[in-house]
Amino acid sequence: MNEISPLYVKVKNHILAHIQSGVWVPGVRVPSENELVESFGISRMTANRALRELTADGYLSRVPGVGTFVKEPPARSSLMELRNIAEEIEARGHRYSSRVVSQAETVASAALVEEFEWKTVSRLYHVQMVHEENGVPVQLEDRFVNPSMAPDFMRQDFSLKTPTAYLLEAIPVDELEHTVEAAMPSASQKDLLGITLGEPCLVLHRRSWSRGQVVTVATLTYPASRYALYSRYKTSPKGALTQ
Amino acid sequence: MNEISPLYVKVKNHILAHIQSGVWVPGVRVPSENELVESFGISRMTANRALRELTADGYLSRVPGVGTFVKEPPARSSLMELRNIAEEIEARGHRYSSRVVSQAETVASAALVEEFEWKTVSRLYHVQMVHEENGVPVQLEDRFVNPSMAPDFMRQDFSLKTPTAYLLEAIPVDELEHTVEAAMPSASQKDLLGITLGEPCLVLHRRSWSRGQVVTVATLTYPASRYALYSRYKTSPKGALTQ
DNA sequence: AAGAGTATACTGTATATACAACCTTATACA
DNA sequence: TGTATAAGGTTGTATATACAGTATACTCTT
Repeated sequence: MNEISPLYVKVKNHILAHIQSGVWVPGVRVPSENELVESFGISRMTANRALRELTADGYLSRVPGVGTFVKEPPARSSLMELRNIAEEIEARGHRYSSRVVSQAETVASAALVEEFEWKTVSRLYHVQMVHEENGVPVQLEDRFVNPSMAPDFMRQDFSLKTPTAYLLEAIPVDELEHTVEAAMPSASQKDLLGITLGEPCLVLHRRSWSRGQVVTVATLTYPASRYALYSRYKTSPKGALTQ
Repeated sequence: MNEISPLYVKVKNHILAHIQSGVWVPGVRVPSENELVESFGISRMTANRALRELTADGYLSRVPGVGTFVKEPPARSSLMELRNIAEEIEARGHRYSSRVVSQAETVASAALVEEFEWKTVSRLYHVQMVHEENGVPVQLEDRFVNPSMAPDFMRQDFSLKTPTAYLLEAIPVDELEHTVEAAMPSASQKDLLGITLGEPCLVLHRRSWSRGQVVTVATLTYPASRYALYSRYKTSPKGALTQ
């Protein structure tokens, strides 16, 4: 909700907010270009750009001569949904515990500025913690958070509620990016996870967006011997069978 | 190159053709909006739309005051989709090659019978091959196929068409299962991929179903240094924006 | 009552124009 | 020589206008 954002972005956010809050459900007709022209006091080309880009992003579908409508979201399962590891472990009937290694405000490095897609940037919230299943470390979480998107992030106690759980509640995520690679852990990662020297790790790098802005960048490191990522889903119909 | 396609689409196709044919390599500057205006005899807004959409699709990157440039394609593969690695590599403007290590009919082991969910079983088709990008091995494919689902599988020449491409054409897949883990390669895997001793690998295990029957079980091994799996998508709507 | 024609609303595309912000380069000046 | 300024090219945004194509609703005619 930046004051200096372009007009077409304001229109996009206005429509997105109605969709994400559930006010406009799938199938509902959204304002036509001319109606947006009147209500926002903009030109038709600006309204057209907003609707056209939301259509390209899959939020809307347009029919010439009829109107623009909220699109039905397809059954989407993912290799990796945004799930809370604490619930995941407890769903297996195991004991979840965690240890916060560090929680501080930091200065963004050049690489992080790049990842956060910022022009001018200063601070970032940073949390590093270890998640354990039955007392054994299974995930090392290294997370940076955009302060302007989650101003209260640093006041949380992450031994009670994981950063994922907090962010899921606080901010509606509308886009996700995942990169998965294999890597040998660094010395400090090896120590924090309590693994032996030659053991490889699965590294899941995740970025999430809300309303076009990067909310958080997380690097999740799993010891290969203790974790694998799993997904199963139907391609054609609805029901997603992610487990 | 349809005659009746809109102007901005023609401009997009013109630029895409230069990128995909390798005439314009990553980093090269593409024509500015004003240059496109002159060479195509169009208005600047039309040129702007073409360049803006190609940028949104990840093909270009733009710098105000400087110009528009061909973007470096990331060496990563989609997690969600069933994609043909040959097309994937060629889409990056690189050279695809492959080597079939073995192609034979085998007797199913107990573990494979389990994976194929069979009660009574005898034979399986088996293919092992190496996929290369610019002559460097990037994926080791180890695939078993249900003969009753793809009876002509063994008569294919997989140096011409990958097993994935053949199966995609021959059989409609309606369910997918993925498991991703990190592992150290075996000695033979290490040799086939041409990697050094301590290098970990990303192992993607995939099963696909058609009409309730397992079609194929594939184990895809990627050297950690040469490949990462990637996915990006909107959470509420739309098909995956994977590239 | 049925069909044809018309009016209207909506999207899709294209142009011309304008201004702002940004970057590079050349020029003038101290 | 170093610095400030100006000029020009580049992208980003916004407007006003125009015309074409499509779907729906209405009216008139038969």
